[in-house]
Amino acid sequence: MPKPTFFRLPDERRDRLVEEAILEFAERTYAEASLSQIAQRSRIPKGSFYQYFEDKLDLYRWLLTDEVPRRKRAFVGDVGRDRDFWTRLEDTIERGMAFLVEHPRLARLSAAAADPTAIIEVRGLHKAICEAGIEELRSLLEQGVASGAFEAPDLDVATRLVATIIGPGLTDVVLRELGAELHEVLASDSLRKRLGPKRRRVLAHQAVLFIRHGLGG
Amino acid sequence: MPKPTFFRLPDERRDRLVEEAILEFAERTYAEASLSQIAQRSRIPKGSFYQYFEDKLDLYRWLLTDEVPRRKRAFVGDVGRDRDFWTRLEDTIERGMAFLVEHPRLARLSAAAADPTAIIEVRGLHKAICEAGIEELRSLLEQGVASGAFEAPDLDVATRLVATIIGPGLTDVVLRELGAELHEVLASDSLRKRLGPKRRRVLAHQAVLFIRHGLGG
DNA sequence: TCGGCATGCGACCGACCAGTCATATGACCG
DNA sequence: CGGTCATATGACTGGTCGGTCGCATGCCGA
Repeated sequence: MPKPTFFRLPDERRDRLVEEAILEFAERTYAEASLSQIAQRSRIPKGSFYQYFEDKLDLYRWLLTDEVPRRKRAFVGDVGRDRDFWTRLEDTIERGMAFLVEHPRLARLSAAAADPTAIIEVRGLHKAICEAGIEELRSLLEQGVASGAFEAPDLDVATRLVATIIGPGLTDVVLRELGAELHEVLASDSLRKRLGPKRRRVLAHQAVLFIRHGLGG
Repeated sequence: MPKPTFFRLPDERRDRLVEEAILEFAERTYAEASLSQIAQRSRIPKGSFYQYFEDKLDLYRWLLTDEVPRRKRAFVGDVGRDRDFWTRLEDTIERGMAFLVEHPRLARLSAAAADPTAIIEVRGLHKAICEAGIEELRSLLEQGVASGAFEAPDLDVATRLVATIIGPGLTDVVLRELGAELHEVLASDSLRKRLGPKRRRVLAHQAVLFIRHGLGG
């Protein structure tokens, strides 16, 4: 958690630091990311940085568990609880793609929880985030079963397979759709024009069809 | 590519270096991995290492494009071409799980191509390996379509979704099945006892059912 | 006006890294 | 024997890193 001083900072200064940190951690792995770079680019002396955060991990953890999820929720909004299960799944997927296209760097950080690393604290952090995501998806799927949308002999296995489809799988598909590398996308602020709402709906629908009926549908 | 000197090395010395390199690159990201560690653990002076390889990347590339695939092919063997498409897919998946269980470190290196990194040369290498894998899977799926096993409106999208299922998705499922973290698995030489051929067949079958019929099957 | 406290700051520290280089070794040849 | 060539070796270089420390600054209430 950031130190109290951080929250007392002038907005402009704090924002500069946060944006540069998001940029750095989106473009590089935790291990590759450099505090010195973040400090330099946000024009905040390293000594000052340590007035705001305990250390590199403290900043990274705050971004992954607080700042990024907050912004993601704000963007994605609530997927209506009143709808049919398959529609909700499709909405979830469409919103996920929208987030990726409109806020690529936040989306990348959001996905960073799947990154491998030898640093044990980071691994623990990543694992906790992954498990939370799995749990959320699992509860959605449980409601799907309850509503009779489908049956699953092993909901754990099903959850994990669906999770990889709507996570890395769809990211892969979207990047191919955009005809761009992840790092090109990260450098761009918005790819609205190249993957608008209509096309996203089509892709989301295809994905749901695949999850629902597989290849043989 | 390794320098000629490398191939003239006494087997024992060469093997020691290769094994320690595989261990290091399996447990750590390319950026995290340390040549100094590899050298120290394989009791080969750093100066000598540079007689065998151009640099760190040269070693990593050789492992990922030559040594590991060679060992993987040797282990996995050929999946019979004469069989039914769905059977071949199931075999492919079962062999993949077997490889993961019997040679966790090689399997991890094999999957490292999906790791993100800011190092441009490594990104190029990883991308090339990923594309080759996608291409291979795509040609399998093409045969599936040709044989009438299924239809796919967009084979590119289908290929990528199937790839993430049988890649990260199944790894995830297997780890859960083993009740272990990836790093615990890497430390173990063989998990034969905890995920034998019979159980692997069951899981592979489930996975194929999911790919074939989705959740709604 | 003064003193104290939160904050700003950048030079600095020790650790580690990838990669180099000068020197040493020893097998083979004339 | 002397000479050459492939190879072995580890101290060393230059650089980056995360993190610290001691001093400077400026706002506060008294």
